[in-house]
Amino acid sequence: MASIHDVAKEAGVSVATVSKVLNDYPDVSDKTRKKVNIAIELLKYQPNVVARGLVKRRSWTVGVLLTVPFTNPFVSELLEGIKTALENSGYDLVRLSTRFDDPTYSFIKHCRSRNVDGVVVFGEGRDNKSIQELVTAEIPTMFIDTDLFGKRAGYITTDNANAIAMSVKHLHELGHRKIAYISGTLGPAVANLRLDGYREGLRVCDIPYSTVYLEVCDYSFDGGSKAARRLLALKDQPTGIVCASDMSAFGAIHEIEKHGLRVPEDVSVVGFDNTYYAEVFKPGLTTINQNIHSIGIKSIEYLILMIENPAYTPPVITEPSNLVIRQTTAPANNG
Amino acid sequence: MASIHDVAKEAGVSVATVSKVLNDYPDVSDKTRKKVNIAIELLKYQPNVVARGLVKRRSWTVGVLLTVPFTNPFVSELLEGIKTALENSGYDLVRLSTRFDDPTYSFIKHCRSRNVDGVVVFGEGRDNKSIQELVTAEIPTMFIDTDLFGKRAGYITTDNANAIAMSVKHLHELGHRKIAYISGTLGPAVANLRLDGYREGLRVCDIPYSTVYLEVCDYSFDGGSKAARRLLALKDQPTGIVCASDMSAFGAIHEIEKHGLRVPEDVSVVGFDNTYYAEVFKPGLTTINQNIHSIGIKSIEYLILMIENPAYTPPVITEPSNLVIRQTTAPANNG
DNA sequence: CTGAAAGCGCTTACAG
DNA sequence: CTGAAAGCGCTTACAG
Repeated sequence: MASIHDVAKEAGVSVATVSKVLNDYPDVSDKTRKKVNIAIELLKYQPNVVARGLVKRRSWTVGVLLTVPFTNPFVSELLEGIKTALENSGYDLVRLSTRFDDPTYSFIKHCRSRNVDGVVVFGEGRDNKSIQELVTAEIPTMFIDTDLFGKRAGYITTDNANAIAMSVKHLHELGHRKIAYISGTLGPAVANLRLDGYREGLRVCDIPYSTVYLEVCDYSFDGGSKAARRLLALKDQPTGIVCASDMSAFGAIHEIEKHGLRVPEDVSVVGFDNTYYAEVFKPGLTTINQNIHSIGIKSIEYLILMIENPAYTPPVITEPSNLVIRQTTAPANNG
Repeated sequence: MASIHDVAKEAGVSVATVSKVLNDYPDVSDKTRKKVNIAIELLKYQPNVVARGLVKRRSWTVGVLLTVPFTNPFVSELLEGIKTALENSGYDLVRLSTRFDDPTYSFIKHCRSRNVDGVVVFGEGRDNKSIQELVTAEIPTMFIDTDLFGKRAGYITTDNANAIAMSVKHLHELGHRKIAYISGTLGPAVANLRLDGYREGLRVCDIPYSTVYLEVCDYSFDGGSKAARRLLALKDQPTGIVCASDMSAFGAIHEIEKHGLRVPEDVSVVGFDNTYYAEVFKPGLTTINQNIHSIGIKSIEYLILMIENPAYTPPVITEPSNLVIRQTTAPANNG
């Protein structure tokens, strides 16, 4: 690999001059600039970002803290958005190999050691100590779905509450009055906000809230299936079920059909996420579409703004969502 | 951030000595070692990998060339394996933001500029020029599913041919004789090998090969669906269909049911991939399980071996697969 | 056993 | 407009 010294020698100038050409300094004569560029071309020279980073105390690298499995469809789409935003930014993505099981491991030290310019965090609870340190250390950070922010840390999430309220209203408009909710595990902001949305939706529709129609599971197919089983066992079965994920909705549908009922004729079901399969499988799942791709893109765009402008105020963003109506919701069967 | 100089000053020794402690050199007295370690502790010092990398011409970083969408389920699982293997290796993963649309872009230069120690490639055709350069440049590389290898480049893939042959034999054992194959787009090694496997399977089962029963699509739900429609339009409908992906199998099943036929009573269907949904959805899909996770792990393990031992001969690996029998295959309806 | 010095590949005041 | 020198945070012969 040719270094800046090789280029300097080839062009017959100093390395300082080569550096100036590389960095588009104006105080270089056209003649010299040309000589240098020819040498660069000739030697197929490419500046070493690592060396440059050492002196600039930058790395043109964005770290990602992601312990959630890559197989999680939300993660996949998020990464797709992140990738898109990164593509022409000059930054590369580094997945930090974290070791939270090792008590001596420090995520911040890791970031500093790698010189990452900023970090995107998804799927860590706000109780994760490393995460807290991140905001006090004032390393540029974008939190996705983790309700944390600070002087150098922004927060972006979906309008969870509003989304679920929309689903409830949709069922209400179809004549449903017995509307159940299969929540995800409560605790994380995302789950709590969605539950709020369920209650708010009912309130707006003048339907009393009852915990009888509230089930909690882990967002999975099996979880949704079991939750639906319990709901169907009620003497007063719900006619509509709102779910906190597409997977739990798929599980619920499976269970409903196992009980000899039909979706949507007997029971309507609404999902959450609008994953690929919601569209592809039949019947198409009525569900909330989160702009995950957009969340991924924005998290990077804002992160880069923060990185490149120390005075930039980190954003707190609630990304809108929308209800995609397909074939799993229909007018209520009986009043 | 404390630097090695701060530690040296704090401990009252030279930076050279601190460096020796850091790198476990034996020629340091216990007393000095202790002083240094205390200073490190005190200052919460963490060596800067980037600076170290500059002198060692290493980065403890593995680059990944991945232009296939993250939403591709194969990619997700692959990354999960890669992540697992990386977790305690001391290496971090860098996704290089490639720009193949830019004619001046060079993937190798990018790798060199970032100082990555090795790279994992998935989803690029062997005709990609950047890829070819990679093997001639002798940068440690593991190719996944791309049939390329060299002095410093290994290749790992699933036993594609054998896998499809297994599916054919499975159907044959169930009494099927009219066995169709819905292939993925031909050209890439993976698709070609699977087609070879179909023909080999038929041969072993003494069933004549006919292009009438061969359909080609793009691995998608829609593609599988359309391919199945054409097969069902034949006067001599197949009773068993082998597919090159789970998604095309799902599409085929959907089409079969739309024709008023039942799976598996009327037509048996076999998928390929054993994605999450193959297990979760009902009826469970009989399919080929690829050890994608294992492929991800091995690609990293071998890559690191290659990186850390210049004499290591890059491996060419065919990872075994296995048939997972669920509910979409059954004895043939009629002889 | 310890440390001064050179060097990895860059950038940036600063002097000329 | 150009270049010598110092420095980013490390490592590694080498001398003592």
